Amino acid sequence: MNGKIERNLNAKERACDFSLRRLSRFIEPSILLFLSKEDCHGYELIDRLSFLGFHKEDIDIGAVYRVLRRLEKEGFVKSKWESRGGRRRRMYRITRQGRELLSSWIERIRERRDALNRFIRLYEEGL
Amino acid sequence: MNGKIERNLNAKERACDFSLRRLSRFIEPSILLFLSKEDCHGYELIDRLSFLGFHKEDIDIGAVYRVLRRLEKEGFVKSKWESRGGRRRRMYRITRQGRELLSSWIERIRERRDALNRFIRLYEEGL
DNA sequence: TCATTATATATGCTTACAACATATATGTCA
DNA sequence: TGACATATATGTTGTAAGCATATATAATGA
Repeated sequence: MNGKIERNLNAKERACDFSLRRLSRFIEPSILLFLSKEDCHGYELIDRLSFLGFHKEDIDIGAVYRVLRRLEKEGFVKSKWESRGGRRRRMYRITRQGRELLSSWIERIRERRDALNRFIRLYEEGL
Repeated sequence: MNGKIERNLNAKERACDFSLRRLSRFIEPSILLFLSKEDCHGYELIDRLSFLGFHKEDIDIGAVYRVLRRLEKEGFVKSKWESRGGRRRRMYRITRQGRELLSSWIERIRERRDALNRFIRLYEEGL
């Protein structure tokens, strides 16, 4: 209809192409992981990313919010506005599909970790 | 002078931004790793990528050659044409700077592997 | 001998998105 | 009252991922 090609995919199709695509996508599984433990708002998530070795100065704050909006559009999380002492913030909750997406991320992440270990081993062999 | 901004960086500046950039960059360290073991030409490298868990069908052949050309332009590898039974191929050799680049890649890859392990552990805690 | 496949090295094109900057609004504290 | 922290976004732009295509020779084999 309009020039833009429709690119929304469901969780299974989209999965989590860790293998050959950009790693900034890592904030996506991170967000899903934290949300799988408890509801959170964006700013809090940014803080928690440091648990995974991200340095706060390095985090693209904007990207976190953008990923959150996208995940919501795709149905992997949902949000509602909350007022806490006059300050409004958007609380996110993971959906069932979100948990499924997380679990396929985990598979990929294990594969990836194994690949990195192979890489390191191969390197050390040569020393 | 011309509109294009000069963006060539040396090994240290550029390092290997595994942390927040695209993973397709993984073919770069892979190439460096293989070349650190022995001289190789592009087509052979493509074969060897499968040792690291890449499926041959998934590899963007063109990307491999492009990375090789870029690495040479940046001084991390050098090449010369070789004729083997009439067939010409470009043999690549890693440079000292290339080995340095590889070793900083290794650092990043270890960090990354550790981050993935933390991620997996965090996930498993919640089960 | 002609077609096909494997070897071998590239370049062209399009579009998504990483990286960066900027906008906005309120609460807190000195 | 000015700065800083909290909180959530959007705008912009260059780059490169992902795909297709080009090219040339050697080997295979029907």
